[in-house]
Amino acid sequence: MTVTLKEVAELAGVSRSAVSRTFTDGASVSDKTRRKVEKAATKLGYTPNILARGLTTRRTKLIGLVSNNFHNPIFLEVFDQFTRKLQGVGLRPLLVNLSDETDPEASVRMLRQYSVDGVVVASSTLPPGFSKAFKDAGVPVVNSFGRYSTAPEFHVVGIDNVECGRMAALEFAKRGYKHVAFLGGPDTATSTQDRFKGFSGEISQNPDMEMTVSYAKAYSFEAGREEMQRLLNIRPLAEAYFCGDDVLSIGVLSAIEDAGLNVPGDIGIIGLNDMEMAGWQNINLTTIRQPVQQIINSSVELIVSMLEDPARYPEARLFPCEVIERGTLRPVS
Amino acid sequence: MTVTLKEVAELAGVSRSAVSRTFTDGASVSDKTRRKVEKAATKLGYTPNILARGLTTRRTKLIGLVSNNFHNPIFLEVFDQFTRKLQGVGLRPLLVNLSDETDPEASVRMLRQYSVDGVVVASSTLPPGFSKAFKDAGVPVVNSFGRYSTAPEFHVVGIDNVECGRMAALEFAKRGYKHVAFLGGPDTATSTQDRFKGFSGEISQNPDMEMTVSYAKAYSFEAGREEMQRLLNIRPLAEAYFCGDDVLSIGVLSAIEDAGLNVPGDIGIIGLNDMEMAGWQNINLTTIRQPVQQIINSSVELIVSMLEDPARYPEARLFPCEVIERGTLRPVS
DNA sequence: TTCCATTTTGCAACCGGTTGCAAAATGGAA
DNA sequence: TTCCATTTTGCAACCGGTTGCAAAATGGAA
Repeated sequence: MTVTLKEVAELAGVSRSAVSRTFTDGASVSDKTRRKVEKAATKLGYTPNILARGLTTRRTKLIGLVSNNFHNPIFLEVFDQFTRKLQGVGLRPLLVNLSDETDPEASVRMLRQYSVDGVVVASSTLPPGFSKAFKDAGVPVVNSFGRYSTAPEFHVVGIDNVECGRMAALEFAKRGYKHVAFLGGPDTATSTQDRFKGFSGEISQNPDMEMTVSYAKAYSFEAGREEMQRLLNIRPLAEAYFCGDDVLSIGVLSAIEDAGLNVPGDIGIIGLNDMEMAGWQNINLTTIRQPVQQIINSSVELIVSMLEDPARYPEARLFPCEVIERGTLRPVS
Repeated sequence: MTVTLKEVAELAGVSRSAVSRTFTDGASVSDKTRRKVEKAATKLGYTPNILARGLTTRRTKLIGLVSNNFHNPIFLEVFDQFTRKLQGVGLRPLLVNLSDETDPEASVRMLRQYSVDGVVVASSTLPPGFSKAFKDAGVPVVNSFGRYSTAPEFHVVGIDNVECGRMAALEFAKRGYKHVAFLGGPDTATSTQDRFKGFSGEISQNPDMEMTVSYAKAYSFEAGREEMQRLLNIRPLAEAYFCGDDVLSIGVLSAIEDAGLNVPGDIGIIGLNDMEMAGWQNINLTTIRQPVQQIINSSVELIVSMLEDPARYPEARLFPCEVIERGTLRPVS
């Protein structure tokens, strides 16, 4: 069925080594035998078995792409970018959906069984111990969208969530909002915690501003809507809400709309991510843009460099965010 | 670094075969040696290398998950379900993003290099020749969300798009719409063609109904919005539109809203898919539900059965759709 | 033509597993 | 205890590749 090295060697009248060598870069083969081999190979439709090769080279070109965010639309963009970039450098993503199992050990074991060359953990909600487990197992790992640390134990690529919180606060101050609110994602997520830290820190600098705080159960439409519905029953209402992320913001917007209130007239909203939907004209969400593409480019770059140097010193790479002004905050006065 | 069979055998004081046998189901090992092996294995943290095993067993448990729909939110649900179900039966998805390369041969070659056990082609827009290429290469393939055929050359699991078109038409008739429109996805997609066939066929049965037809450039928000903006400049307007899918419908809704018209008061809309967003309260789209979960369950079931019997006779599995009534069509009078 | 440095080649062992087969071990029955 | 059918075990070959090493081939220079 599937044609092997041996058959090509026989047809070309050379040794198996010769065939192997014409298919490995930089190996020593004369033009003459290379031509013979190539001719035989194309005739038989031969293509080397990467997994068999991997047995001796210890390179499978397989990268574990691990995530638990299969419900947030931004992750479709993330998967799109990751698969493209990885394919672009000849790597293949083995997708792992962590929504079911929470045991990091099981994933580590599984991915080692497949001798992946490296792992990308793409999540802002997984505990840091998760990426650590790969590192401890000797598997190159980069944690994308993870928490920044000044002494990272493994590679982290993402944004400075503390700074993002600060940006939201400054944006509110600039527009003269006095009573503002932090409406975070789940308070167990490090991203939520960091954003809160930056936000509250900045607000507390401002003696004439006050802040209320609450958390939605997830980074999701339903959770945002639910939490906002609850908040709408409590007076006084805040003038502006910094929401956990865009999809949560959209849930919040829908609750506000149902309550007959107007955005940005009655209430201001700022999200985070700038996913595609945020720009849809019927949503038109003012938000803080997370540079997904740069984060992913950089993550792939890092994982590639770790293939060459697995002991590469862990690094935290942070990308700046920017406010994308659309229609859910009142103008700067 | 990574511990192998041999080391376990040495520690346990048995042959390599014995170790291998304790890790393969149904192999003949006495309880005594099994215990010895297991003890040694856990002590060393041994776990068999699936890829090395695959060399002789010809089973890698790798499944190519091939798609080109990385921009339609419904596919996040699709990827979520597929990865879960595959993991559930011990298979691992190797994700292939076809957005860049269009050459089926390249993908076939690549996936054969990784000796995948099978391939799921998840797309309603890829040409049928694509799945065929895998079949011809001897790789078990199922085409999910593909076009139904009475004489399928490979396994197809999906919906009857002709019937869906008919359902939309009947729904319009039931609600007394007279001038209706088909606003399809790209007219090169077989799904679009089939839906048109069913829709127009049913409308033509109804002498007092008339129909206009147009196509958006893609199954996307922007394409739907753009096409609707164009249509809004042409009089007379249709009373109700059957849109290519949900995300396209949302674009259409946003164009209508911008034009100051009301849904369902001025214009009725019905979509297709029933993706999560369709149920969001600020969208509340009446749509035809495609049973994604059943389609995926069935696809995984089929691929599993093909692993046992690769020559399994090709089958087309169709799942019924149903209208989900929300707020974008006027009530039945 | 001879010599020698350099390039190319094939052999054989290896990567980490599985498996058919023959030999060894086991465990009742007589 | 002996015998024999059944179960368990290890050897050795294999899956489809790569690679170090020594031998063979090549190709100038003298």
